[in-house]
Amino acid sequence: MASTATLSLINPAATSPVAFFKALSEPTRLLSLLLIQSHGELCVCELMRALQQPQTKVSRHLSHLRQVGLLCGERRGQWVFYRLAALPEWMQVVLRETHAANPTLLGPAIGRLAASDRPSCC
Amino acid sequence: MASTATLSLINPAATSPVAFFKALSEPTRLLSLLLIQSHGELCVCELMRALQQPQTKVSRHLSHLRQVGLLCGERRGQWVFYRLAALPEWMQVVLRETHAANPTLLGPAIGRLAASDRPSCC
DNA sequence: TGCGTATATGTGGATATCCACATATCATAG
DNA sequence: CTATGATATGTGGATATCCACATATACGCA
Repeated sequence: MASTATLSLINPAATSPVAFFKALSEPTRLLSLLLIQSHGELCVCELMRALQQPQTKVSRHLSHLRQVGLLCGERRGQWVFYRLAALPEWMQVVLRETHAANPTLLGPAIGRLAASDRPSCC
Repeated sequence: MASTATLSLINPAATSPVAFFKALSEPTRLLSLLLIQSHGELCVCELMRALQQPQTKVSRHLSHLRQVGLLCGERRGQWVFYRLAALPEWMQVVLRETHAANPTLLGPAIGRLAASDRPSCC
């Protein structure tokens, strides 16, 4: 217990700007990142519902984001929860600005997240 | 004269966040944008020298950036000068943050720009 | 009109990306 | 141990991206 220590706090994403932007250049990935940033933590099934995308698609894009160092996932029982890795300030700024300036981008997804029956799942 | 009026001041880039990030996800395009942002205006041959990339490559990527609404080019005599289009604030913030947080990205290119014999060309 | 420089575009091929479908892994309940 | 739900991964094919090479266009000048 108390071992929920997250590695990754050291050595923030060594991701290059180009790789970072490439990660943001696909709708499922961008929306996943923004949703996770604004909710702190989300599991795959929540993202599936929020984005209305098939499981393999969501999972694969999350894998990609983890490999690039933007997300880290933690298995908790049956579920895997994803949250932002320790990103350099400027990357966080980019995500926040994108979110703030494009409310309609996330609107529907956030609505579906809120509307989802939490107790029924994760 | 005094007709240098730039269209594009109205209706800032209708570019979606995803398209914007896709534009930034390629080295030549990202560096071109950042260089142009920090220099106000650059012609193709200056970018070629700064980035040390072949003409057709630079030109094609600039075309792409213009079609996506991020750049506008103005022919002036023999040369075509590119500058940033009227971008929404958040896009400008993204570019500035990227530049500020990644000095080594642009360093060499800026050096080559400064070192280039201006009078000999554009 | 003809030349040289600057820039743009057509094209084919190599490679990367994305998706859907099938299947594997992992955890938990019975 | 078996079944079920959650998540991950293998795979082939459709499509997109990027490049190099050749070629076209535009401009200025003799």
